[in-house]
Amino acid sequence: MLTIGKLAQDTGVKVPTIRYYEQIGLLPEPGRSAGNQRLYGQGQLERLRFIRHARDLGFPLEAIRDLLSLSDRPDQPCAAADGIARAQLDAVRARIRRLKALEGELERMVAQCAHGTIRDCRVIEVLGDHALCAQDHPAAAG
Amino acid sequence: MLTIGKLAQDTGVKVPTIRYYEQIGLLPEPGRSAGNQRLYGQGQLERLRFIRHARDLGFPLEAIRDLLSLSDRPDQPCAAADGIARAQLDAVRARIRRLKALEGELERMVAQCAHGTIRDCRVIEVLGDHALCAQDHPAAAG
DNA sequence: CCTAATCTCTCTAGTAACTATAGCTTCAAG
DNA sequence: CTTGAAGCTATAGTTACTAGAGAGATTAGG
Ligand SMILES: [Zn+2]
Ligand SMILES: [Zn+2]
Ligand SMILES: [Zn+2]
Ligand SMILES: [Zn+2]
Repeated sequence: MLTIGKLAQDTGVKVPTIRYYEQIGLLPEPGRSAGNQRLYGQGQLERLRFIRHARDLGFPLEAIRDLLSLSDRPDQPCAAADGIARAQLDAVRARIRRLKALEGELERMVAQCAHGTIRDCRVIEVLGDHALCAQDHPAAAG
Repeated sequence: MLTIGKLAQDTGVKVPTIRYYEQIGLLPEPGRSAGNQRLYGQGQLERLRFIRHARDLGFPLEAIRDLLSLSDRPDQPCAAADGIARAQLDAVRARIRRLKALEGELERMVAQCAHGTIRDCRVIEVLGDHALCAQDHPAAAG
């Protein structure tokens, strides 16, 4: 059995984050010691490793919640799990596309600045007027 | 003079967002009509367009706050503004690098799944064990 | 056995950048 | 004059944590 601190060490997830995951129901409530401290077993360790790895790959917690409940039903077809992964892949690709457009505009801005005064700064100028941009770069999360 | 609704239309920034920007001091408090409704002039319109465009390019509000106060001092050298833009460019590039690593892992996961049951699903398997990943993909924001 | 250092406990609040809701007042059109 | 849209304030919710306060538990050394 592991204390919360050991579990944190073994998984790389910080102690308050573990408690937070418990609070939102992503980790089940563990047993407690005589002195009311949380004690975790191997199953919890693996579950938390799964969460950690999925987070590292950018899955939102709600998607992870779904993946975990799927992985509790090993006989079911895996189409739903694959769908979640593909959705995540699409989201990642969309973010890359958007960020590349931003990268291009920022490069142009920085490159065109003559390093004089603010009055003539291309950075300030472009920020004030999207017509000076080479591409459209819609808002969207990023 | 523009009402808040017109200003929202003209800039593409939603009404509650404009009030939020005022609340955090990014937009100065505008004048009011007899009936206590906000009224904006041309200067405010341009300022909000600047904010909107910088947001679209991914600048955080704190950076925008600095850029705005720089742009109020046109005689100053623009090095600080350029520095903020370069920092934003670096941040964007870092996010792209990270997302590309994720994209690669997600592609592999999805491609290797045989579409059987959860028990044999490569997606679930890889999520449970980072050793099955081809690269390291550290946590970090993004 | 006692004490000091380290963990752990609960609870609250704060982060970024908004978005949504509730309940009210004001304005413009017919 | 009435109705519907737009505006007002204030509060709370979003995502995924992180930080802090103040109290109790555990462990290592003496
Ligand atoms: Zn410049
Ligand atoms: Zn632009
Ligand atoms: Zn599968
Ligand atoms: Zn991995």
